[in-house]
Amino acid sequence: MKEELLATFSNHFEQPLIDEILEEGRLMEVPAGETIMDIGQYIRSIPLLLSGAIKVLREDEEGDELLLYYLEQGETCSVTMACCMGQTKSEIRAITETDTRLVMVPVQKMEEWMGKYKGWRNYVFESYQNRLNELLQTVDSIAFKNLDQRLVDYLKKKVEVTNDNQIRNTHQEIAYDLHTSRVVVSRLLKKLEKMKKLELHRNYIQIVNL
Amino acid sequence: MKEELLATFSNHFEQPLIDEILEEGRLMEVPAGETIMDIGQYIRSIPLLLSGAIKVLREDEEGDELLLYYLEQGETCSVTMACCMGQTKSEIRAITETDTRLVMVPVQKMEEWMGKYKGWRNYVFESYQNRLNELLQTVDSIAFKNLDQRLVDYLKKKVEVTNDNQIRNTHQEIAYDLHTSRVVVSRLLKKLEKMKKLELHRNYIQIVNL
DNA sequence: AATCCACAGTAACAAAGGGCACAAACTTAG
DNA sequence: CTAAGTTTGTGCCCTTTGTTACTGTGGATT
Repeated sequence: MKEELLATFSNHFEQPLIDEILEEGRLMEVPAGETIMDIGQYIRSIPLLLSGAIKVLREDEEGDELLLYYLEQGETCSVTMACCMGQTKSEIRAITETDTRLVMVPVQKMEEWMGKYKGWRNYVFESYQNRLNELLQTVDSIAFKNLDQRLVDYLKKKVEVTNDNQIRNTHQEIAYDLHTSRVVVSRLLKKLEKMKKLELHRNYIQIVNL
Repeated sequence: MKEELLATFSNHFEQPLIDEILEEGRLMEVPAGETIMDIGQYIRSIPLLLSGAIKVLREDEEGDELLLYYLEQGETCSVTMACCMGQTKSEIRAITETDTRLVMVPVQKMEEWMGKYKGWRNYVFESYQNRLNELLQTVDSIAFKNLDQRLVDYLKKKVEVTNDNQIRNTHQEIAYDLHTSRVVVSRLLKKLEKMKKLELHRNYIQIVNL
């Protein structure tokens, strides 16, 4: 864990801070597909990602979902932080996209470090900025783009995050992430296949050239 | 200006910080409808709102707009802050919705105060949180709601922000904010009028009971 | 082999929203 | 007053997306 922490965060964090994280943080290994945070939960610690990827999504009253963005190595979830600081319930759900290693830091420590370590403070602010920008991208995407383009973007991002040219999801799962219906996804995927951008198989999609 | 500052921010800021703001900040009075920040600009100072309201919007490559949220008394623009800190160009446009009084604080001071004043740090932090939450609302709105509902929400918010039951905008202007077309707005407004929720007049809309 | 089931393909239809065209009402400049 | 411009109302049609229903297929189970 120490080497991983250093490799991932040593450009951000000063040595004493790394030591404290080692002491106070709890290492977790989570397999793909687990919900590590859910809407309505109170949050007592925040995650620092060592490896893997986490998808963050939003849900409305009717249970409709929408993928907001992915968290990757070295990142943390600012929306969660915001909940911690504000003592409010989580506004989002977080699900591991791949097998993931992360360090959970208790929220009290996190606040303490804000005053104590410049590196931490900068990291936290940078995270907020990254999240704000990702959210702006998400808004752009749903406001300005049509489903065709959103689907292509989604597939591209998925390939990047999982580091795998085969997307091992059903059309239904993709539909949930994009907040649309299975039929529509099937239709658009078929169109992309006809354009030779991908090949459809049972339970996975072979990306050729998006 | 001093009284206004105290009235608006004294619950957040310690006295020495208020003094510094008075010394370093530049008071601005901006009439309604002015663009005080635009996409692609570099930003050297950030605004603290004393009174009035500012609308923050996003634009895509084709020039299509979308209202993100309003800033009101006591608030500041975190997206702008993020740009300052990251030394990047502004991602958004900000237009005064009403006549507005604000204090512009140079970005260097802002960074200095981050280490120096706990109150400032908390304020900045809180602002990020508020903006994140507003953006989540915006995402919800465009992802999960249909135009009818979005229009109603828009009108309600407008009444709240301008503190005026008459909305003095053309249908075209509303269409820009909601990223739709004038014809569609006219149609939906007519529907709301038939439901006795408002009265349509030339150049303004009388809100009755949304 | 027979059955079941999850997944995907597809047609047909419905609904929401956008675009165009034109008319009517009102405002402003000359 | 007249002409020109702005704002709004409305009919018609199109595209995109969503919905329903049915089919086929391959894999798993027994």
